[in-house]
Amino acid sequence: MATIYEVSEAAGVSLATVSRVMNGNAKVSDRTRQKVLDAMDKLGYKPNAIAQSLASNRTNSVGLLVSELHGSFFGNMMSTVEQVLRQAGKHVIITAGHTNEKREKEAIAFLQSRRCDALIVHAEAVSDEYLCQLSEADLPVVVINRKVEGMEDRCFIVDNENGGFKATDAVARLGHKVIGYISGPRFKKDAQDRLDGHKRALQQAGLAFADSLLYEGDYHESSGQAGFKALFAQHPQMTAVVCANDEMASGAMTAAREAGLQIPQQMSVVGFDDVLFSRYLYPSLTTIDNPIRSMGEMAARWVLEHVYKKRSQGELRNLFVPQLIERDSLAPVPYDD
Amino acid sequence: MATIYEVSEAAGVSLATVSRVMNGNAKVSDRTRQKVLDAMDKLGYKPNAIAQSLASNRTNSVGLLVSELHGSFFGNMMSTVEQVLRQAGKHVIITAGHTNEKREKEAIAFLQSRRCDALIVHAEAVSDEYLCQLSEADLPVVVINRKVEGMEDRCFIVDNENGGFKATDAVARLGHKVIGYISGPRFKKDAQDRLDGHKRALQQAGLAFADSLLYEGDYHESSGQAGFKALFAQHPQMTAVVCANDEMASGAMTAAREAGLQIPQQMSVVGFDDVLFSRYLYPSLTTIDNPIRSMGEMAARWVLEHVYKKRSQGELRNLFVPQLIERDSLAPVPYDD
DNA sequence: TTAGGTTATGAAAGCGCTTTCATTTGGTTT
DNA sequence: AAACCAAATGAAAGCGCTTTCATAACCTAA
Repeated sequence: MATIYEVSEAAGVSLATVSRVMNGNAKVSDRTRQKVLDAMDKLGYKPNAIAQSLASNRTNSVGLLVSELHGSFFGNMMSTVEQVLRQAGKHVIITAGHTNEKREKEAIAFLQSRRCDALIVHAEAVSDEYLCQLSEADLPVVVINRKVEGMEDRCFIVDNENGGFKATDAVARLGHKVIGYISGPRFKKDAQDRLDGHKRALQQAGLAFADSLLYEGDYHESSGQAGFKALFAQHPQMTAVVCANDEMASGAMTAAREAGLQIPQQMSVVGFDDVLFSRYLYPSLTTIDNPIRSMGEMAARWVLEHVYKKRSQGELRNLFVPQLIERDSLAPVPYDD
Repeated sequence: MATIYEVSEAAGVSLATVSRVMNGNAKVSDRTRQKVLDAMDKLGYKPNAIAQSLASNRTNSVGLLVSELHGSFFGNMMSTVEQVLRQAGKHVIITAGHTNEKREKEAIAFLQSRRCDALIVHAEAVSDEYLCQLSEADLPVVVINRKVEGMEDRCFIVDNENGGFKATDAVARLGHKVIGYISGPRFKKDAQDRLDGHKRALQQAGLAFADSLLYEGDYHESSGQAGFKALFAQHPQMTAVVCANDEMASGAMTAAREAGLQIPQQMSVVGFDDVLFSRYLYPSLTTIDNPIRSMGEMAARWVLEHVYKKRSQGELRNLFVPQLIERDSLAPVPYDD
């Protein structure tokens, strides 16, 4: 593979000049430029990005930490971030943290060692302090889907409380009185926030919150199933169940059907996240959208503006308000006989 | 950020020695090693991977080209490849080609410029020749889900014909006689192969293939819906429909339901790929698994063995035979009245 | 023509490592 | 104690670029 030396020789100019035509950041006469360009493609020259990075202390790549490489949430996130950055000629290096402190730290260390110009992280296991320190060091860090004290302007989050409210509110408006709730793991902030929203909606509807109508799931389908069974066993008069994500909603739907209930006529179900398959469910799932694409876009744009000094159009927003996606899994409360 | 110079000074040894303890590829006395390690963590030293790569001409990272960053097919693929490689201490740099020749080439150029040690590609748009040339150059290339003449040993593929056969065979065994087929785009090799398998299964079952029972879709849900409508309009006696992927199967199910048909009692449906949501569908979809994880694993292991000379256990397989995943969308043909 | 000011170009010093080769150190053997 | 050999260490030359600083080339105005 040809190097800059060979190009400079073939073109009869110095290294510096070749470098200049590559980077276009300094004046080069048209004749010289042409000689260099000719030499380049005669030799099939491709700059060595590694060497460029070493010399310039710029890699033009930003690190992206996600929890998993699969799943529609992360798929959308990666997809959006990559799209925005590549349009600006920047590249993305993706790593997975698997919601595990050690692996998240390793992944970040890797990105650091690759000298990324910035980091976009969806970290669930490392502490706020760790993220703060990181961003106080040389390396700009932005955070998706998590609010970290002290770096609020670099956090892009969804208003989970509001989403939780909207989900339950939609159900309450249809007249439901006995509403089950299957939450995510309580130690997760988003699960807690969604639950808070649920409680606020209940209150507004004049309904009391009851512990026995709450089941703590783990965001996986099976716990939706288990949750529904548990709740329905205790409250056979329950007519609706609100789930803190779509996977659990799917599980709840399965369990409801197994209990011989018609959805939505006898049992209304709401999810959260609007993952891809929620519209494939039968009946298609009414849910709360999770504006992950918008968050990804903002994170990427923050990096472009602050790290690469490229101005983009439109304001940067940090907080996203999720919307209710109305589909077919909700119905008015059945008349009591 | 501390450099190797500072470490060497703090430890009172030469650069070379520090380098040796980092790489563990040469003997260093225990006392010296300890001094170096102490110095390293006193300074919080992290090696600069860029500089290492430049000097050693090894990046310890392999490039992965996928068509999209979202979707369960690619999610599983990325996930598996990353897992296998990271266990060996190698890293993955992921890029997206968007099934577009220009972008696939750009993505590959990027990976080349980052000096990846090898490439794992799922390329749909570039030509066989291009891939061949690439792999004949300095850079080892392996291919997933595509057979490229001249580099068969580096291609990891699924037997689509066999899968297509199994799907239709499962339906035919249940006594169905009028079987619709919604294919993928004919210009795609995999779509063609699946269709060939379908035809073979028909033939084996003593059924004639009819053009009017074939609808060419585009692998998206909407074309499954459109396809079903078109086929059913022409063949109201149709009792089963085989779809070349799960998305289209989902569309077909929706259309069938809209036509007032019960699935599977009045209409059997089969998909292909076993994407995540196929088990969330109602009824859950009988389908053909697409062993993408196995292919990803093999591709990664090929790289480990041939590029990094790490022997792994078990044979490398190039061809994967997909299996029928039996769920609830198939039923015996209803009795004629 | 010449001084003064631009603009284009080149020389060379890094960037932070790896790796080769030479040298030193230390342990054995006689 | 001398001679030898293996093991441990260091010096220094890259790896392929960028970037600073100095110089050369060219223009313009006087």
